[in-house]
Amino acid sequence: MVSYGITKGKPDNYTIPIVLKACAGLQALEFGKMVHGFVEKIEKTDVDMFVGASLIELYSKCGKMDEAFQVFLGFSQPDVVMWTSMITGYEQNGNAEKAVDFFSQMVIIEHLNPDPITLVSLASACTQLSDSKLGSSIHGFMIRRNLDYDLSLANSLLNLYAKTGSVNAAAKLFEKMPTKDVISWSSLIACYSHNGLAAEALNLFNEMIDRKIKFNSVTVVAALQACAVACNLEEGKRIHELVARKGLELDISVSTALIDMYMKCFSPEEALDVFEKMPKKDVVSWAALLSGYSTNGMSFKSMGTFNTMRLNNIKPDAVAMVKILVSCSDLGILQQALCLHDYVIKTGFTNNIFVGASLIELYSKCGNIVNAMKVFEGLKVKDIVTWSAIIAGYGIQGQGREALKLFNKMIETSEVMPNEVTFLSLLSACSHAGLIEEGIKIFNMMLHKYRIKPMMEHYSIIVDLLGRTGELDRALNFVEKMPIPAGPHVWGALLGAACVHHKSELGEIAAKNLFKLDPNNAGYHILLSKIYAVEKNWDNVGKLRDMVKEKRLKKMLGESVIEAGNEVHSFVANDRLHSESDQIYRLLRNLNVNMKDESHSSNSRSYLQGSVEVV
DNA sequence: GTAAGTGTTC
Repeated sequence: MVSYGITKGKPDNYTIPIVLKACAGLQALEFGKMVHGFVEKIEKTDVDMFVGASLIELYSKCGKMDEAFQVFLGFSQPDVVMWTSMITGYEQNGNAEKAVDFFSQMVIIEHLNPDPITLVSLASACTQLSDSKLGSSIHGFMIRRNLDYDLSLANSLLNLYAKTGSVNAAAKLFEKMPTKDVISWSSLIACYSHNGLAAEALNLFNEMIDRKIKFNSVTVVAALQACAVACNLEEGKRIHELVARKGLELDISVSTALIDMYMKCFSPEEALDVFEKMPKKDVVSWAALLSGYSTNGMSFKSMGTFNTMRLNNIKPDAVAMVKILVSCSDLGILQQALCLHDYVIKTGFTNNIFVGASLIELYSKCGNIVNAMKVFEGLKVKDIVTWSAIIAGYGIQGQGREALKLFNKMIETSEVMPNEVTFLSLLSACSHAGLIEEGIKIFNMMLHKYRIKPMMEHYSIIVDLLGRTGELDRALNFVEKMPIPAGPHVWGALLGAACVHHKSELGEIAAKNLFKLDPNNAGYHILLSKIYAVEKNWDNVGKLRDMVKEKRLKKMLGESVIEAGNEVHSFVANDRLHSESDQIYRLLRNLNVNMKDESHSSNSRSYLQGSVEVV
C-alpha cells in the first residue's frame, strides 16, 4: 500500500467501503483482496455490514460469485442490502436463476421485506429469464406496497414487459407512471420497435420531440430500429439529419444503428457513407455492414468486407461469425465453407451453439450434409436451434425420412422441446421428399401434442406438400378451412401447384387472391400466364402481359454466385426468389435473438495462414 | 458521516 506519511488513524468502517467501491469500479481484484485481508485481520468476527456489502460488490463486479457467497456466509443475520447485493451479483453475472433463488430464500425463509432496490434487481433477473409471470407479481407487490412511484423500479418493470413482448402491459405502465425520464421513454420506444410496431415507436419519438423532452443516443437507436423494421427510409433520413444536428452522429451505437437502418431500407450506399465517416469502428459496426450487404443480396461483397475487417485487426465476435457464415450460406460455396469452418475452429467458437447452427446451415446449403452432421455431433450442447438446423439440412437434401428419424431421436433422447421452426423444418422435409401422410401426421402432432399454433408458413408448406403431389382438391379444401385468412405464400403455393399440374381453374382462384394481396408482384402474373400458355389460351396470356406492362411491374433482381472449378463467379440473376429453406433459417435465427457471446476464447487472435483465407 | 438498483448498436 502507498504510504502518504499519515501515521495516525486507521481506515475504519466508513472509509473501507469507499476504497472497496473504487476497487470494484477498477476491477482491481488483487488490491481489493488485500483490503479484505486487512478487514479480516482487524475484525475476526462481526464484520460491519456496510463493509460486507462492499466486499460482495467487489467480488461480484470481478465475476467472483463464489467469493462473494463466502463473504455473505460470514454473516449470521445479513440485512436486506446484503441480500440485495447477492441478488444483484448473480443477476449481473448472468445467473438469473440463482438471483431468484436468493430472493425466495430472503422473503420466504428469512421473512425479510424487499425494498425497491431489491425489486429492481429481481425484475432484471426476470427479464433475463423472460419470466413475465413473475414480473407481473412484482408489479402487484409494488402496487400493494405503494412502491409504484419509484422511477427506477417502474423503469425496470417497463423493461421487463418490453423484453418479454408484453407491449400492452408496458404501454399501460408507462401511461400510469407519475414521473418519466429519458429511460422510460426510450424503453417504450424500443419495446414498440422490437415488437414490429414501428408506427407506435415513431409516434412516441415524435411526441418526445414535440414536448421538448430531451432524448439521447439510446432513444435514437430505438427510433432508428423502428425505421429499419418498417423499411421507412424517409423517416430514417429525417432522424439521421436530426442526430447530425445534435452531434450524436459520431456516437458508435448511433452510427451502427444508422448503418443497420440504411441496409434494411435497401440503401447500401448510404450505409457505407455512414460507416466511412465513423472515426472509430468496432466489431459491431463491421458486422452491421457485412450483414447488411447480405440483406441486400450482395453476399459476395459481404465476404470481402469480412476480409477487410480482419485486415484491420478486428476480431470477430460470435455474432459477426454467424453473420459471415450466413453470407457464405447465401453463396453456397463449399470451398469457402471449409475455410470458414477452419477459422471457427481456430478462433475457438466451436462450442458456441449459434455458430454451430450457422455452420450446420452453411454445410447443408453447400450440399455437404456429412460435414453438417459432423458439426452437429461435435456440439457439446445441442439446443432446439441446432436440432432444427440439422433437421432442415436433411430436408433440403430431400432426405425426408432421415429428417423424421432425427426428430424422433431428439424427442426420445433429449429434453429439448420442438418449436414452430422445428415443425417448419420437418414439414418442409416431408414436402421435398413427397411424404404426404407423414407431413399431415407431423402437422397434427404440432397442433395437438405440442399445442403449437401454426404460423402462415406452416399452412403454406402443407399446401405446397399437397400441391406438389397433385392432391389439388385436398389443398384447396385445406386453404378454405384455415382458421386465418390465407396469405400470399399460401395462395402462391397453390398457384405454383396449379401451374405444374395445368389446372387453370384453380390457378385463377389462387391468382385472383394473389393480385389482391400482393398486386405489385410480377411473378404471379407470369405463373398464371404460363398456365394459359399450356392451354394455348393466347387471349388471356396477352391480357396478363398487358397488365404487367401497364402496372410497370418488374421482377426482383438478386445476386447469385456459381462455383466453376476453382473460380467463383458472381452474377445477377433475374428470378432468385427467397427459397423455403432461406425462410426457415431466417425464422430459426429470429427465434434466438437473445444471443450472447459466451464461448469467446481470449487467446483467439488472427491465425490467418494460407488455407484460411476467405474469398 | 458510510453499503445494494433501471434503457444502447451487429
